[in-house]
This record gives sequence, C-alpha cells and structure tokens, in this order.
Amino acid sequence: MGNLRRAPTGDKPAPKAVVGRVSLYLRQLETFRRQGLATVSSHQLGTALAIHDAQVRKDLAFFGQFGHPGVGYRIADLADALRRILGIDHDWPLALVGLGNLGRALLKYQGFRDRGFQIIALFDNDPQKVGQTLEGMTVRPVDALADLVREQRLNLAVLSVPADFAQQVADQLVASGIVGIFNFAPIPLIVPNHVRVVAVDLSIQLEHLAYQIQLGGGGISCAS
Amino acid sequence: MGNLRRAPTGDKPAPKAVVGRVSLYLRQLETFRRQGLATVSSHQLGTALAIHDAQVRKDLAFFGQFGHPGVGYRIADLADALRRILGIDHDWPLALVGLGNLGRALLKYQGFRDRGFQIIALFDNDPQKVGQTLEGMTVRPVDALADLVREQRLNLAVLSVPADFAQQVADQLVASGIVGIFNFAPIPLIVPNHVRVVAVDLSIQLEHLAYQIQLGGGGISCAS
DNA sequence: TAGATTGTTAATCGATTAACAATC
DNA sequence: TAGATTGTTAATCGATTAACAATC
Repeated sequence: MGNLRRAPTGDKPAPKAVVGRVSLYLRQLETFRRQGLATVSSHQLGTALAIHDAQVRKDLAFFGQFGHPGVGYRIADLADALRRILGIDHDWPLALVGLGNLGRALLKYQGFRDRGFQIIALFDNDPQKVGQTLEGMTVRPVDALADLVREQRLNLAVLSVPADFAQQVADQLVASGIVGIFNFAPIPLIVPNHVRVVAVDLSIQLEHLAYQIQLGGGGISCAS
Repeated sequence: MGNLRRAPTGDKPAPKAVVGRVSLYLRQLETFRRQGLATVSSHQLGTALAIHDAQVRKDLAFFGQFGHPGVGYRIADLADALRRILGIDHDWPLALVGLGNLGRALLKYQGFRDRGFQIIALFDNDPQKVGQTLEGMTVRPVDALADLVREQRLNLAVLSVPADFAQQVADQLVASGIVGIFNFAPIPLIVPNHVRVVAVDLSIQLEHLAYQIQLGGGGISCAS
C-alpha cells in the first residue's frame, strides 16, 4: 500500500481522456474554492461534473496520492498540484498563425488569457495582412517566427489558416522550432514525432450534432 | 452472412467515436473524388487518415453494406450514403446566440457554411447588442427565438455567451424548442433528455497541449 | 469508537485489431 | 482462375465501474 511512488509531475503520458477530465476537475475545484469550501470528496467532485466517483479517484491516483481517507481532498492543495501536473502553474505564450476571421476571433477571445495562455505575436503569409496592426501587435510573415522562438521561450502556436495551406504552414512552424500546434484547419497534420498536435474540428463536431438530431428523439444526452 | 439488415438510416445511436470517423471518411472521399478516383478500398481510405483498415470496414458496416468484395467502395455512392446517414444531405439552419468576440467570429467563419450549416438569425440578451446589424442580420433578444423555431424548421443553436450566463440562456433555448446546442461556454450544460449538446472547450484542449509539451520530449503524436 | 472516504485490485464493459470465409 | 477485398466473428486491448481493506 503506502509506498509513495511517483513524483508530482508524472512519469508516463496519461491517457488523453484522463487529462481532459483533470482539466475539468481543476475548474470545478476553483469554483468550489470561490464558494468557500476547503475540502471535497471524490463523490462531490464527480457529482458536479457527472463523473463517477471511482473514476475521479482513479484519475487523480494516476498522478499521485492527494486524498485523505475519511476526509477527502483539500481543495487548495489539489488545485495547486493539478496546475503543476497540467503545466499551467505558469503562463504560456502563444504565436497566432493565420489572421482570417477565425484567427482574428481567437485573438480577441478572452478564454485563453483567462487560463494563462497569451497570444504574444501574430503571423500570416498573406502579404495583404503582413504589416497590419491588431490588438497592438504587428502581423509578420511566418518566416519571422524562428527568431521569436529562439528569443522568447515560445513553444506553442495556434494554427488558423485555410485547409489548403495548413500542412505547408505547419511545416514552417516545425522548422521554426514550435513543438505544439493547436490546429483549427480541418485536415490531419503530418508532423515529426517530437511535435504535438491538438486538433479542433468545428465542422465535424457540428456534423455530430446534426447526426444526433436527425436520428430523432430518444437516447442519452452527451454534454461533454 | 448476406442478410441485408438495417435501413440506410441507422437504427441505434452509433458510438460517438464512430460518427466522428464517418465525418472524416466523408471528407476524404470528397477529396478522392476531386482527384478523379471512382473506388477506394478500406485500406486506402484508412491510410489517408491514419486509421486501421479493419476499423474503417467495421465503422461503415455499422450503418449497412456499402462495399463490394474484391473491388472496394464506390466513392460517389458511399459519399451519398454517408451524407444521408450524418443527416447532411440537406442544409441546416443555425441560430447564433451570443455575439461577443467568439460569436462574431463564428458568424464570419466560412467552415460552417462550407459543410451546409448556415447561420440565419442572431440573438443576444445584452441590450447594447440588440438591434445591431451584422452580416445583414439584426440581433434580437433571445426571447424572440421561439417564434423563429416555430416558423422556420430551426433545430440547432450555437451558444457563445459567457460562462456565467450559459446555463440560463441554454434554458431559454430549450424553452424555445431548440433541440441541439453547440456549446462554446466552458461549463457542462444541464438540459432535458431530448436535447443534444456538443461542447467545444477550447481552453481544455489547449491545456491538453500544454500538458503534453511540458511532459517533455518522447511519446506518440496525436493529430486527431 | 463509528462513519466517511481514500487508493487499489478485481470485474465489467466497450472499442480496436486480427483473422478469415465469402465474394467479386 | 488467381488476386483483391469485403463483412463479420474472435481475440486483444484499454477504459470504466464495483468492491473493499486501509486509514483518518
């Protein structure tokens, strides 16, 4: 039993699903804390998110021992630990690449900043866009990204260029030293092994919604 | 073997993962068709999307028999069938609710229209926003939605209001007769059983990317 | 102490992959 | 016919849920 394995920052890549839920736990913990609570049980935390209590305990146990039998989890401590695990105990600078409609929206979107992600530079290969100033930043050609990666500790790029250019621009990002791409283009990017891609495909998700509606009535609601 | 079960439009709710892949298959089929191909094998289709051929066949078999042993799948026929299955053999009108930065971006986003989803009306509860004209449409209070649902055959709403208002506005949508909500607010919505929600949580996905990077080097790339 | 709640092992469930007879 | 490829059944793998001894 109590062999205290595993450092705060985990050893093995946690399953995708686990990491997603950990982000949810963290948010819920922050909410509970704002409400003045000091501890929660796996049951309380799970109930708030429609997740089974055993699942909550198992997910957390993946990263270490945070709970106190008979008591639950101390909210402040657990939230700190989860922030460290997720790597968001500090801010992350972002490069935004592609300033079409979606890109300009993401630029103004408050949700990223709220969670510690800050867009610090803008890039576009369209000569019409280069030189424009948006939110106090000047749009530069994607060529200029490599310098910035070197100077600042910049790892992540948001990619919101049209599908036809996405692979080619992704190649430029990788060549510049970017190791994480948040991809909004509706194509699967091919990247080297050391580069991580998380893809958001809005159309596919909307199609999923259409499928469920068109299927007609019944079934179980899927809110996550 | 050849007992031809199951009508084109499936009986049971296909697993979420299956539906997502079917959307990908459809896109890839459209690409192949543009390239002038007439048939594909499950192997070819899978390779293009980094999906195993057995998986492709199993996913498709879920909805019926579309293939021809020794030949493969006829692209045009399969694409038509998949469009019918997904319910996108016709356009879907959308109501856009919440016209902050993200909402205004989604309004201009071409990706939805390209896949047959068209925003036909705008709503916001903020008196400052009501009455504004955007892309030729006038912003109305959410109250006014019910009329529209009744007049047009409108089922789906895109919800891009701040987290604090999301549940309350979702309740309004449901009361208006909306049965599908594409939720951008970072909270889990509580809705009646007959209402479907698909949630896009950009911050959580960005946190997942940060986690992977911060974890350091190795591992397997995750492009979908 | 009695009641609550953890971390973990075992049981269940579902999804992916392998294998192959049937078919063109 | 021989080669290719399907649909489907069986085998594997992973993720979720149940159960419970250990602990406060």
